[in-house]
Amino acid sequence: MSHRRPVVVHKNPTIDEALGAVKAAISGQKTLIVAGNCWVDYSGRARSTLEPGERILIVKEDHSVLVHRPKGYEPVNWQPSGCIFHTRTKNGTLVLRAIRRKPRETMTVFFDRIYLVSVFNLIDKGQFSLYASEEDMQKAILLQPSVVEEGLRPITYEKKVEPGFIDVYGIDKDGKMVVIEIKRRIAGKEAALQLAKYMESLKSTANREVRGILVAPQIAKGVQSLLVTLGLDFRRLDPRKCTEILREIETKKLADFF
Amino acid sequence: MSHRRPVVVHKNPTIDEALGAVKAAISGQKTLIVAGNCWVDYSGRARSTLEPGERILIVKEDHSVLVHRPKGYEPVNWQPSGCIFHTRTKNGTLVLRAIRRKPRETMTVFFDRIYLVSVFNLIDKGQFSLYASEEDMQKAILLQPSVVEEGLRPITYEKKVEPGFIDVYGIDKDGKMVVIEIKRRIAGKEAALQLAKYMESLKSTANREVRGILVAPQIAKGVQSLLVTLGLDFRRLDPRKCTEILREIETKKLADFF
DNA sequence: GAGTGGATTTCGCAT
DNA sequence: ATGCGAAGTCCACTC
Repeated sequence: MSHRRPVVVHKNPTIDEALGAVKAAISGQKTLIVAGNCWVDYSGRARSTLEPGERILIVKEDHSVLVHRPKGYEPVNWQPSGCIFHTRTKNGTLVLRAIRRKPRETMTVFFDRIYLVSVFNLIDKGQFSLYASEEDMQKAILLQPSVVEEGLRPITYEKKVEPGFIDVYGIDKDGKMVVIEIKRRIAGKEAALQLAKYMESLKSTANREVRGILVAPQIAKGVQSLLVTLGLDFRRLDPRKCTEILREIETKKLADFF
Repeated sequence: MSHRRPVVVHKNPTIDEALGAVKAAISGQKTLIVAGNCWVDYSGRARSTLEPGERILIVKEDHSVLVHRPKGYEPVNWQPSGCIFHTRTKNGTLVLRAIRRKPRETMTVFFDRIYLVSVFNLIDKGQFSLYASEEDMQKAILLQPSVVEEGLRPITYEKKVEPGFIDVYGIDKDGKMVVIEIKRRIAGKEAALQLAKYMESLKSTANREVRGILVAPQIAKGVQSLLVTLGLDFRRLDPRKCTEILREIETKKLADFF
């Protein structure tokens, strides 16, 4: 039985050697890493140039491309998945052009010195799970409305009104209409203004009083007075608390099932 | 004279070999790439888990970290620059923990198989230049206001009013006050609403009539009617056209100088 | 240190 | 295909 070869490495290859490896990696849908001295042009929605320097180029199997400088979390140049590639050598430089359609964008990388070309055949079926998103907060509020206030009864969520979508919409313990705007981070003035818009829209449509509640882990400095002006309530809620609630409910469900 | 060594490669290293290289790379502020089978936990503003699979880990010299799956433009897990690292082996796995302060966030990567460790000493002084940003559009309008309309005279830019900052503020050929909102992409309803806010704010402050002009390459589908409702003008302007204008002006400046 | 807005944002979901 | 809003958004800039 043949052994799987998850990696091929070319150290300090010639430009032609590198070209062969790059072409093979791209056509074979492998993950490619090239390290060396390069410069980059990009043209599409905007335009950019990057002067020569030593960087890491990554081409993934879905044909997304990244150029990473030795500093910074973000790539300096990139293309999203689905690119079409043209690779060639010219005057002793390796030229890699990644073209995206829709929108039409072109990124061209020129390497004149290459320290390393590695090609990987990576198998990755592992699942990624993220907790404490705004969606988790919404779920927690719908399943356990008392985290917002006692007596709250949600009616719908993602309700469409003119300016957009209301996160949660319901009735409070006194039968008043309630609009809830959820933020998973510190809520700024824009959150308050957005909520006010929804309230006005509902008020004019339903023609009766509406309460607005901003639910977030915190509100920004000047927003307290804005809330008062707009007649909005604020309810502090930690997104991580929401994942706990969801987990508890899930556990209870399982317990009830058995 | 000793030759510079921009790259060190360990192919299919033992876990202990890998640990040594990783520690050396991190403490020496090098760029590190590790390819292998790993799983990842993250906890901080949110929380996430990533099940085992084959991925690429990158630690940069500024101590930012990226975990890249074989697909997708974005890293599945990451930490921004300035992290503090703890690396060790446990039960035959390499454990790398990257901790960020402010906000406190922890990402932990576990490798049980490692195909490649490479360490790079990259030198990158090249400058990156981006053209056709919103800032370029603003500059072009300020330097050549006729791209918006004949007779426009800009007074200030980034003018502070209550709801935020007005991109450009000036006087039109009839002496009317003009507020300009710039978008480098298709302008949606939010751009129109924002502009309307600025207009209202100025109107109430200055106590005279104000025109609002939305400048963008295009407006979204339903926004035309919203513009009419709010009494706003729209002026089509391509960001790339703006970089051309800036280039022309720059050229003319040079010509005038000599 | 916090707030505000832009980004070649990307991505996903709903229309 | 288009529109709309979230994101562990990050980042730069201002106050």
